[in-house]
Amino acid sequence: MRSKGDLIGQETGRTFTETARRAQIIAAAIDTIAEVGYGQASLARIAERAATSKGVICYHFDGKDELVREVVAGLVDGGAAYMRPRIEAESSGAGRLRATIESNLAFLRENRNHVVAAVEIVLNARDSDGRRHFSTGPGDAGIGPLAEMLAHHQATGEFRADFDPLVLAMAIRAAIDNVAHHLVGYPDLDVQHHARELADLFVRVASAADHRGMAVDSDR
Amino acid sequence: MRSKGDLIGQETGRTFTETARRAQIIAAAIDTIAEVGYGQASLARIAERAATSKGVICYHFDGKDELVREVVAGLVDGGAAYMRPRIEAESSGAGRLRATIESNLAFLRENRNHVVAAVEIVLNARDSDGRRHFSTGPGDAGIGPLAEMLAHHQATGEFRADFDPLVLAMAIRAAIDNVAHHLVGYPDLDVQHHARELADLFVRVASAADHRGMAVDSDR
Amino acid sequence: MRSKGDLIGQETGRTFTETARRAQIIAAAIDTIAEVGYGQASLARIAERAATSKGVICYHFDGKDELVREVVAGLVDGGAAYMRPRIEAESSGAGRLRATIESNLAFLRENRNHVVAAVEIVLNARDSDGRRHFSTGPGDAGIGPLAEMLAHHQATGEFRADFDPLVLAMAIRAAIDNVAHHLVGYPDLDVQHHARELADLFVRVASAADHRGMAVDSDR
Amino acid sequence: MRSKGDLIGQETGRTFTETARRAQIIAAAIDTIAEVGYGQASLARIAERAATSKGVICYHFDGKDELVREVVAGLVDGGAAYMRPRIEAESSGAGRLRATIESNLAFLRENRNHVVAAVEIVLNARDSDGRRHFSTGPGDAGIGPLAEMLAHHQATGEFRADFDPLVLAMAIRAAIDNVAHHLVGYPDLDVQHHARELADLFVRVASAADHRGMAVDSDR
DNA sequence: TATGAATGAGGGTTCATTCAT
DNA sequence: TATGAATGAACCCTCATTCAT
Repeated sequence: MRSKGDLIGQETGRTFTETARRAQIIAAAIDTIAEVGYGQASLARIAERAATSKGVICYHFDGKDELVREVVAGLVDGGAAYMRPRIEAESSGAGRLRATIESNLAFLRENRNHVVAAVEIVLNARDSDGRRHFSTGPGDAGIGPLAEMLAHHQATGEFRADFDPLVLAMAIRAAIDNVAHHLVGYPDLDVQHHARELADLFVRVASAADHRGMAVDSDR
Repeated sequence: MRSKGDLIGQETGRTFTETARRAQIIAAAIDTIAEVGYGQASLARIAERAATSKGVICYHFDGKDELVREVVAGLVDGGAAYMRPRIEAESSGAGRLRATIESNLAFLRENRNHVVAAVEIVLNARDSDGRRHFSTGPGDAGIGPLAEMLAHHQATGEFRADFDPLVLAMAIRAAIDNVAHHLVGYPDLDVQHHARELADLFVRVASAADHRGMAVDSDR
Repeated sequence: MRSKGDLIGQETGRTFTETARRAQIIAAAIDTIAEVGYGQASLARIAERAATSKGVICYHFDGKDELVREVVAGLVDGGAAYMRPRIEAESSGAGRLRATIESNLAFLRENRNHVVAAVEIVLNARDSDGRRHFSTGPGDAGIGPLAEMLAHHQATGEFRADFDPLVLAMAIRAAIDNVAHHLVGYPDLDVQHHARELADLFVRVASAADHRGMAVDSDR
Repeated sequence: MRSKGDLIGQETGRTFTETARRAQIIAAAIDTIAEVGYGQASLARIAERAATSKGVICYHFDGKDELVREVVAGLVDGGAAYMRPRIEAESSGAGRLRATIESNLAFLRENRNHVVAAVEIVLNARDSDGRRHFSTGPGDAGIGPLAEMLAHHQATGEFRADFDPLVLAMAIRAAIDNVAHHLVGYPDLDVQHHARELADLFVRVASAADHRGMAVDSDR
């Protein structure tokens, strides 16, 4: 049961069966958390959906915490793999910002439950003393690099200099996660529409250029 | 802080002692939830902080659900009372939007734990089937009126016509709640700074007028 | 609060108001127990129906046990007062037996909830160690005198000599109480019909006389 | 002793260990209920007698209700298996009625606590609204078939035509259950004596034949 | 006297985890 | 290795009763 820091594709020493079992349990956890929320997603409920028992989960995962970490790690990895090339394909600040928002929400559209579950976990998971398992601070993967990117294009002059890149990054992150959050109660929410609207909004607000409406409309 | 939609000053049939006790317990609940999160805020923990027992809480509140509803209702009432006059004092769209964001965050600064607790509750409270107790949909008090206000000033021409007011309203709401959320792990976060930055951002992004930077800067 | 052994009409030292309050609470207890059963009839539920609080009940009744004893005592007194003259008006064994059964069930018909509640209590009330509060043994008011009456008319020769009067008395008692018991789930049950049928059955089975059908039919 | 109407010998998917544990817990429940009554038979008390914990009981039985249902179901199954051949061995109405009563009480003698517990449960178990879990109506297994049998032999002319078979069936059922009920406070009660007496009484009361004393006496 | 407030034990149930096999 | 069994603490809530006023 050596699971710490394992990455996909790395040598893990796991048998094929074990890998499959873990994947199946993770999938059950994702669906359960997405459906009933983190607080109600007990091992029993997850096990039921995975058609196993709690014992099996604890055998494969050394506790609920590790299972939950795997869900988040899997999402972070998958999300990064999906988004990074789309973002790096752009060179302008506007392009990168738009790509960040739109690829993030496109990923959400294609991995709805996984993203919803991860958001649930990150917002709620705490130890018995109430300390958060996942801090979502300025150094977070979803905020830090984004803030740096904004600051970089402030320096190049493409973005306005009069906003705090950290504040904007946090607002963008919050707006994106918020879409995932609403998806639970409103499954018919048009993610693509939100993606375009949010990209328009945040690109416009960051850009220094006048004639802002034009630039935005031109590349659609 | 009354349980059935009573308005302040109305006859509630409650004793002075009971009112005091309820307030004390609610305060303990707020602090507990703000500190350890909704999931870890058991009646026992709340009772401990209130220096009583679970029995007393259940005597005054007929269940955890009512206590939690009171926390949220108290915040909604208090928040509305704080924000409404500040918003209504403005007539322009920009003024109203700025007042909305800034008064909301000013209220947060002055009622940190209460707001944090309410956000925790609204995001997490669910019944045993996983259904949310508090839906945060388009009709929500925090989103619906804001979206209507945005749409109104789109109609007057003060705000751009090319954004979806609902999407923007949700983004604003998310950005505000997100500040409360971050406050837990980062108590030194400068709420006032975020307030001004967010107000600038969202006013600018909504406004139709050119020379936007000027307008924004001028009223600071 | 001197309530031990008080009998109706005796000097109790109670004010008029107190007597009225007790009666009101007893009535609430009767209806509650008859409706939801002894086990679910908590002081809170009884207080709710009586439009008071638990404290009031405990003030007037020195505990749940006394309240429950009063319910039973009231029924025993009332039942005896109702039945005794009707039984004593008869001189034959058949007449007395028939009067016992029919007046008992007539009383039930007129005091449905009270009888049902008393039966619930007698069958279920126990202290915390599981010992019954009301034993329904051979010396019980409902069995002992009846068995003696049966034995008496066995001695006179009116009743057959070959049955155990205690066994028959218990069977009669059980059949009567059983009607009260069924009344809960089947409120439309025809008590009068059961009364006549049971009287016929038990008079016939006890009587020594041949031509039994005739005797039974003739006095209806 | 299976939970979902399984028949003996069917595949239940239960382990040997689980079956044994369930049986042990059921036995403890039976003894506890028989001793202290349904109302006082908490899971803690049952667990104590079974030398386990409440957790174990809830692990095996998914709630107190299922445990209690199993106790009743086990008794119904066992009682039917015991009584049916004894009843069906008889062809006359008198024989069948006598066999019903005597085998029922013989079964009681041999399964005292189980029967007492089941009677306790059926009379008392209710949900939180006060509705009985086990209705003891005309369609009940203990009343319906018996009433039909009585009616059948009324039609053949062996039994008198002038009694209501449902009333008599209910009286018989009540008399039998009553013996179980008395057994609690009076453990030395002679069940066999009651069995013979009750059989005599009810056979005699139902039979059309004259010379009734003779017939009854002759087969003892 | 009369009652709202408090008590604290105990109710049934769920939980994440560990253990024996 | 893989799993059913067990654990015991914690969950929210209800209870009959007592107390201070």
